[in-house]
Amino acid sequence: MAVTIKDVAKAAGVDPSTVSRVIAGHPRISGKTKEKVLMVMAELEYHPNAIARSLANRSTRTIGVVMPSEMEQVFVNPFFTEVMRGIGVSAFKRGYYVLLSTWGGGEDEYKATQRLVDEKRVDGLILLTSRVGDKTIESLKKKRFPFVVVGKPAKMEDVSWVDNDNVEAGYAAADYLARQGHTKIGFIGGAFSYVFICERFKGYKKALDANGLVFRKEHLGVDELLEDGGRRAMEKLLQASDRPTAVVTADDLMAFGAVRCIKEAGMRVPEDIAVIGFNDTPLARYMDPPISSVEIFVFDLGYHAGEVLIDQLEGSDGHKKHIMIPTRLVLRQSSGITHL
Amino acid sequence: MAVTIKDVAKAAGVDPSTVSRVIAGHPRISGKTKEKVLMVMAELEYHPNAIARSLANRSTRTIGVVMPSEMEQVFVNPFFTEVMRGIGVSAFKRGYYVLLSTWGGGEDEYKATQRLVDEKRVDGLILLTSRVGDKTIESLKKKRFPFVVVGKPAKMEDVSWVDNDNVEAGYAAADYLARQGHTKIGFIGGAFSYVFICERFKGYKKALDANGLVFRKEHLGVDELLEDGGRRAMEKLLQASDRPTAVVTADDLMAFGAVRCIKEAGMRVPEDIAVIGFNDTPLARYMDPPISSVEIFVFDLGYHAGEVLIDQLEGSDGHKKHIMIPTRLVLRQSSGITHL
DNA sequence: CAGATTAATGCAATCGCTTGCATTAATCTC
DNA sequence: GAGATTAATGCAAGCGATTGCATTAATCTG
Repeated sequence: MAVTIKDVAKAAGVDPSTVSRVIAGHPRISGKTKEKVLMVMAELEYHPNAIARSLANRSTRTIGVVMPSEMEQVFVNPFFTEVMRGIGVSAFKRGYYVLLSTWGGGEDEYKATQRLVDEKRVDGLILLTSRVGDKTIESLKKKRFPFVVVGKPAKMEDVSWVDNDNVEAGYAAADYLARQGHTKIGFIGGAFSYVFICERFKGYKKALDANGLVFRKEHLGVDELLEDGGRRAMEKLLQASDRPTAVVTADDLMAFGAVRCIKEAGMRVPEDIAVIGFNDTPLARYMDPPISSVEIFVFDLGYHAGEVLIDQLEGSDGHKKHIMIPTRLVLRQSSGITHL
Repeated sequence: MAVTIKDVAKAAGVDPSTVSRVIAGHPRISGKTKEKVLMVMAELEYHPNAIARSLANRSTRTIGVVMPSEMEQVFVNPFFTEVMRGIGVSAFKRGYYVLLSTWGGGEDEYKATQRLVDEKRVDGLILLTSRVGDKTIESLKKKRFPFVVVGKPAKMEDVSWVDNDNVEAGYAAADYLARQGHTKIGFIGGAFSYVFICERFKGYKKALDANGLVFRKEHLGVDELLEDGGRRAMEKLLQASDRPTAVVTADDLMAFGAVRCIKEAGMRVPEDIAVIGFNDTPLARYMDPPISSVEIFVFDLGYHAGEVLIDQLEGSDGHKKHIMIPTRLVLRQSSGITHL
């Protein structure tokens, strides 16, 4: 049996409560006993039992993350690792742990989350996969359970979230193309039920405005957020009466598809049509031509989500925080000649 | 305050212990009370407090995974996500959770692991980053704490592990090249302190033997497990008196570097030198030419690690299990024409 | 120096659940 | 139908910490 607080107390000739106070750094403890207790603790290699502490404290110092058991394509590989790493680092810095729960089989994400909350396994949650009209969010709000959403949810006002500055990013991409002289710039994206798609599109449109260009419906392609979707969407744009000379695609995979489509149509990237993707997937730099892309800082997304949540857990201030992580346009050949 | 077992007991007119037994599915409970208690539980939306249970049970139903805060390159992105997903799914299936702990700052992996164990936060551990002469493993063994290693550790007999069949994989790659008619096959890999490098090399050598070829030291290149390392190693091989016409590289990144080097030297892949990589990185298919690679099933690695650990936690049988996950050679252009 | 503060520690209840043992009620057995 | 089994439940003591309150010892104060 492992050594408990009682063993330490006995060995040090004090009461367990005294040991507990020493651990907690309680002020009213004499230097002498404190030293003695610390000695004994070290000697016996005592480590407080986290479970017992949690029970007494009503706090687990653990934050929960729910991960889908089947990875959808949207929830792409490197993304997950990097957010987790970000969350992990911020949690570690503040002395927290991360509990990962999976769902699948008969259980959905909502239930998996509830379980974590109802069983009191975690002090707070970070949500990675929020969608429009998410009932998980509604339920957590009702229970007044602390949580932070990565990726701005649809109803956002009274919820803490951390997100990329997607509007700004969409703006930057389209604006760059406009400044290169393009006047017909298309946009290719996934379903507008994804908040990030809406926002990237919004930024794109804003950039058109700012550059005195008009948005044309035939220059908008919506399809699956995959390579094939990008190809199909591009096919559609090519059939436009006045086809664009540049496109912003809301995802790198779609950009790859678009490039393939353009090449198959006998045209060249960027000479005939310039392309800018999104997320700066590792693949982007290796494509032919290398794809320009908006880099998003996924690690920071996770890191700040952790920070915000823990602040919320520890601080008293109840109002919700919103954090925007800036993005960075990485220029490669697909968007045309760059002149540094 | 949340509803506790006492509330349920009171509402159902029984003792808390009875409620507890109902939950545990204890046999000696009359059908009537059982039903009654279950009703009340549902009505009050009672969920047993996991922490309190853990304390009473001495079991957290949680398995720990320690993740480095700075990703080294070896510990590549998609790998992590996939193992975690595998671990998550097996844990979920058996009603377990996964606790993720990070280290960094002043703390090393060893300490982070100890903390998890000493504080009794987890019932068992899965180790992802074992190295030769790992003191974490030694310590866990001494404490008789249940754990499973992903990737065969150096001292392997009395430890449970799950690993790719790296010998077989190295064999398959080299054997394929030999059967294509190559007689001078090189090997490029990272430091031999990585067990998986040793094994892939061992398999490679076995294949040479089996095909009546001799291994030549100048055909072995050891360097950093990165693209640059691959390039440098390849440069060295090109200077060999009798340079190879094919190489097996123990990692895709190195393969990329090798290909680049070959092209820069004015030769073609696979016509002048055929290349096979390892891990089937998503990038591999997009390279020019697309790289043949040995696919490893990372999800399964994680999944089986979880299974083995949980078996160990629940079963009585104390002996260690070893599981080999088969690999698959994915042929693309870099290894020469394939004739299906 | 007696009474009042204050500092340092111990006592015991509590967190929510589990479980061995005791108790009572129900069912056998001859 | 009385004593022996057995089934169903309650009692109370943990699990390993924390913490409000009580207590004792030490230090002030005038």
